[in-house]
Amino acid sequence: MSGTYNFLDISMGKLFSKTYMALRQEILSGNLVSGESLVEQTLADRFAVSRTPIREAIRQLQQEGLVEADRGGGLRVTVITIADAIHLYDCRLGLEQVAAVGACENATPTQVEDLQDCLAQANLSDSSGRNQADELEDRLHIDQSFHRLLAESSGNPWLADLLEQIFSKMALLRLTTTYQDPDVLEIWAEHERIVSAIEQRDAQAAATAVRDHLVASKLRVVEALQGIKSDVPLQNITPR
Amino acid sequence: MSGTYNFLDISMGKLFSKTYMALRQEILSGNLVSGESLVEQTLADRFAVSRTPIREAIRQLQQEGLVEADRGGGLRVTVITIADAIHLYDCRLGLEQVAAVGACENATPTQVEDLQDCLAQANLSDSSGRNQADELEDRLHIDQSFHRLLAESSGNPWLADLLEQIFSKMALLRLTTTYQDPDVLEIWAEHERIVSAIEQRDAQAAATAVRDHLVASKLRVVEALQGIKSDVPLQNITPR
DNA sequence: AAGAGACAAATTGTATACAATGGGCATGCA
DNA sequence: TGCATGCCCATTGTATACAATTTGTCTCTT
Repeated sequence: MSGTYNFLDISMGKLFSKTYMALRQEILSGNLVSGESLVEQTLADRFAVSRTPIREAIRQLQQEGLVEADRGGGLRVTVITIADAIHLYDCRLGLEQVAAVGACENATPTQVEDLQDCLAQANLSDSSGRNQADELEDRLHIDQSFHRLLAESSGNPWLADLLEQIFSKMALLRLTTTYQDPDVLEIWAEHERIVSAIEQRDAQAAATAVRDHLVASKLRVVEALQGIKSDVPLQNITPR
Repeated sequence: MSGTYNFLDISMGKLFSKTYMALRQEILSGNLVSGESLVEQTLADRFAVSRTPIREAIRQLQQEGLVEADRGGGLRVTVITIADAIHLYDCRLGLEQVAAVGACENATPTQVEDLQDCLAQANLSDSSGRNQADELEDRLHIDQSFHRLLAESSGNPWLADLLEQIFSKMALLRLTTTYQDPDVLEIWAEHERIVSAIEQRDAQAAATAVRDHLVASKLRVVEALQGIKSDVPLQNITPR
């Protein structure tokens, strides 16, 4: 580096922070495949920084669960299994019900609007007849936004934080499998039920709606995954 | 360091890992007070290592939530407020119900025994008429063990991980406040209800028992805290 | 006396050099 | 030929030097 700045150096943040975000993006976008081993010097060369910020970024990602220790001291992109998917859904089940209850109590009008916008966007993305892969990508993104908004609406920052950790791992899962998301219409209907309950500030209904949604969602995903192959680590299914 | 090993250097782990544990212990034991600012070089001197492992340990603790950014790039031991305590209890409420249900399905006989041992230990520590502060310390420890065991019994590693994060922050809260834990007998009765439900593999009852316990527990803590002072960051209450 | 500006000290961020560890490969022996 | 052993290289862990940033204070000006 020595004085001359990286061409990507737009924001004035610290290098390790930008490296962290860049690395995270590479993992979550699939550029770094699940199971791929991470070598500090290689990454340092790629991002044109020294190993120091790389190390800090990797440690962060490790604690976040996107990077895990390989046997032998090495590190690799986390590999998510079907069992993990089930476990993560169970965690979501617990936390998002709390989020829904919290949202009924604490969601601001703006946040309720944002949730409604999410629903509208979902309906919109349906009609636009583009590339099917793009559409899928869009839907996944909207779904994530919805659940993120729900978490934030609870007004409980720790809750949002914990859910964020779960979401990022679930995003990894989607990358390694690219299973079809069946019954998209059902998903939206379920989302609408949730928003509706929050609008009416009916905590009981909201919690139930979230529970139903996630139970159904978990079932759909597990079925889709077992349709691929059952009881086997996912990295063995789609190596690339 | 230069060859001469630290007196505490029993395990052969990496320095940053030991530094992490040592630092964590210092925070959780109250040696490093909540709100205290952390200076890398100072800590490096204290542990007789360079800044490098200190930095990694601190980052780990930061992500864990025991250390937070001060305004101005500095770092300090996290300050927990009453609002945080409530939020953390809500998170526990969601997660531990899931844990209870999971425990009913997956707890091994050994784990059930361990839970029962916890109850027994609790009754035991009551009769031993030692220093009151020591007794309190013991009870807190047993309580933590109980909930940790419950989390592990679920067989869901992510769940246990998320709960562990919450527990460490709650431990911080206890340090800064040292509120009385009222109605200890009630707590044990509630714990017994939980274990009993798990023994009988009654998921519904277990979830309810956990919910009741945590709702009551939250109420007790909040009342105890508001008895001290309400709606004010806790560091302003008991500076030391 | 109050405020702005600049200098100094403290602290964090980054790079790099060096040490230690572990795994793979080649070689030698049975 | 198969296995064991030892060396070498790849990689991570630690220390330290240096750069950048921030904070606090001192002074100078109005």
